[in-house]
Amino acid sequence: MTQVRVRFAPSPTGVLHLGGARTALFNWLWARHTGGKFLLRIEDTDRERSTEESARAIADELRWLGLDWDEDPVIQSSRLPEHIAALEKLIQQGRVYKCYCTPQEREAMREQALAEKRTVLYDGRCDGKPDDPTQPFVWRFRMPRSGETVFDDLVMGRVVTPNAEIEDIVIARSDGSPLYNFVVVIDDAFMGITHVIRGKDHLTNTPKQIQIYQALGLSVPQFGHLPLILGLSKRLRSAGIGAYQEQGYLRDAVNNYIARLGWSHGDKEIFSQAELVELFDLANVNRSEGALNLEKMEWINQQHLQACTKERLAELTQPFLAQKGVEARADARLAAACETRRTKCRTLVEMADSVAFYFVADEALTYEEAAAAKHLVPRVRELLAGLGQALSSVPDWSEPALQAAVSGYCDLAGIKLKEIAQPARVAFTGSETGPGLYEMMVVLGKTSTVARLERASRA
RNA sequence: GGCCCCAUCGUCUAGCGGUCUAGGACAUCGGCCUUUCACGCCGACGACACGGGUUCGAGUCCCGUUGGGGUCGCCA
Repeated sequence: MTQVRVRFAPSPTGVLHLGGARTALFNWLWARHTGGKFLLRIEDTDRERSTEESARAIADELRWLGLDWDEDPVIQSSRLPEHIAALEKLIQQGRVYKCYCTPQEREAMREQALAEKRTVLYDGRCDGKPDDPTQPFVWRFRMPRSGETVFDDLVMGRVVTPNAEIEDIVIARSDGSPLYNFVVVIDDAFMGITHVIRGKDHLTNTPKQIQIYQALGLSVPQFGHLPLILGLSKRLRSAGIGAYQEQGYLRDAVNNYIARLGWSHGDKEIFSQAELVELFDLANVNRSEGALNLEKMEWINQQHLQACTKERLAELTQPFLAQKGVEARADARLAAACETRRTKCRTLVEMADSVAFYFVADEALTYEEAAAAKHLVPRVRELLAGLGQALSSVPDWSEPALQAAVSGYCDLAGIKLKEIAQPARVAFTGSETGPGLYEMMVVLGKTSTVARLERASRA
């Protein structure tokens, strides 16, 4: 069997949204799984809407997802000479004809078809008309009038379309510029694409394209049409992958989630990128469309967060801290800080929020009003002062030693741990929630621990 | 409206004729753990859209109905 060659072919008219990312991912996975090539083609033949900025943004987002391509991207607009040559071949073969119909004529055809409850199709009235050099025209590709076009879709199964339902499509505008359904065929053939994996919105284009492949004498690739993602609100629909990155999602989590939407491997939910490559198979892609569930995506992100080493966690969290204006290096201390919060966070934004308290100056820590009012009451403040003193003489600043020191202090003061645990937490974090007491003190260090207790005692 | 595709818990899904009184995950609701919040663990709730066939036997195959989606551009 020849090597698999697949492509992702976005039009550079915006950012890479979730649906496009999933199409790219499935192509990439199929290439990596089979040892094939994953290629990129920028479909910028719509000059009105395409921008280089968008092409760059999409490339950046693909890179962030780890979906690397194997050859230089093909810029579709640069292939115009080849497209024109192919058109000329079809002209010579007599496979295309000039259509002089006006928009009004086409609209009238459409309305009549609707009124008669027929398929809206161009009726071929210009086929065979004599040339009229005074009128503008478009080139139409003549489809077979009978028979059917059949292909076995890798995802949808056998798709049969009666040829009478396939319209004679316009393949070149009146200015001579070629159109999508035509150039996509030429370029896929040129790039040696073996499997066209794309959104299901292209399903009805496929028989048209197959007819063009055949007319041009090109070998027809295999097709796989992915069900679309439902339930995307307008906001979600326009959100690019960059938005998920900013919200603190991990690249592997995003890939895991969108892969799992429409594809599965038994009951397995969490996949690393490597596992995805190993286990992905087009045969296990669902035919039915799925809806987005952000809560599950957060959960998956959390699972991936759990799987990170603490050093990696520190690296990932550091930029999010910087964005909050918290100065912290991705060093062992940040790693230790993240470790105390890892099970609590679903995103890196949450992680940054929840470890920030470690890195503010002791005197600059702000207390949540309700927490301070509830816990930093006069009697408790005395206890905190005493605890601070007791801890200042702990020689071995480790969790077991701290645990012993705290419970020793509780015995001495005749109180239960419960009575002082929450107040101490408020003293350390400014809030009622936070890491375990002893692990937190270890990361905070003796100086800050004592200073924060002392400060809380006089708050 | 024509054509095409799809149809299992609220959501993502397992299921590829008998092992299904339908399994897992998210969410929800209980409980355990516990110095907080979580994590983890245990449990509850909850689905084969409907109607006909085929078959000894159907969530699994066929047909119809209903519902959802796509498409019908001198966009891609």
